[in-house]
Amino acid sequence: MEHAASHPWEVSPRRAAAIQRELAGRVEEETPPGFDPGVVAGLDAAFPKGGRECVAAAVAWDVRERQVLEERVARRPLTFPYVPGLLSFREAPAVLAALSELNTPVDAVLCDGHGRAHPRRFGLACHVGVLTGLPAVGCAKSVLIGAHGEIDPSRGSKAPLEHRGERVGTVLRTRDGVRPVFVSIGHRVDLSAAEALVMRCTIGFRLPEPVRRADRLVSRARNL
DNA sequence: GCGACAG
DNA sequence: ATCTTGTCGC
Repeated sequence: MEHAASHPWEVSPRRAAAIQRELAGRVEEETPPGFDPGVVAGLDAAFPKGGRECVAAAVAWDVRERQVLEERVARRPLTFPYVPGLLSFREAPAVLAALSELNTPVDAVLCDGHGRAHPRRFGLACHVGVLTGLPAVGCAKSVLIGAHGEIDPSRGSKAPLEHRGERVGTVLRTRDGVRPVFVSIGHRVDLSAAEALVMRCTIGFRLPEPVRRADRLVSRARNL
């Protein structure tokens, strides 16, 4: 086994950015041969008032049967402030804990946030992917960096998300007439596979079901 | 210097 | 993300 990626979480914003630049080189943008995820873990986090902890949820979703297989919630103390571009240092500890508590083997993870569509090309989805070694996809609800053209109002319409001359993701309409989501590579998937996974997991709402379920679960757990 | 800024 | 009531639209 190679050097397992591991690093401290209680660091300065400056150090955190340095860690991201180092780990960005470990992101793999190739899809494994025969990649066809049957079980996807949706991940999300929330913050109980008081600002002392982060609550995260991991929901194992059966893509073909369209049903929840398992749900887990984990809590971790907040040790990092919210700084655009450094979101993973705030949420990843709890998110990784919830994910590790799933007994159901997952083929990929779907994160509520960006992957490569990040200033240092290492958003939350990349961080979770590199540290777990699992294929990971970023699905954010708004832009962090980059620009894009307009897209048709029908489900499936899409446009490239570009930043500094690079293709960093795809703006994807998951529902007719509803604001699009921003998909990007997290780890071990190419952009096409990332887009396909988001579409396959999106049923009747804007967000892919695994993430939507994790969102709902974590919101409920937040007030307890 | 000004504006933007995942969750 | 979180704080919050009613309200416009399908």
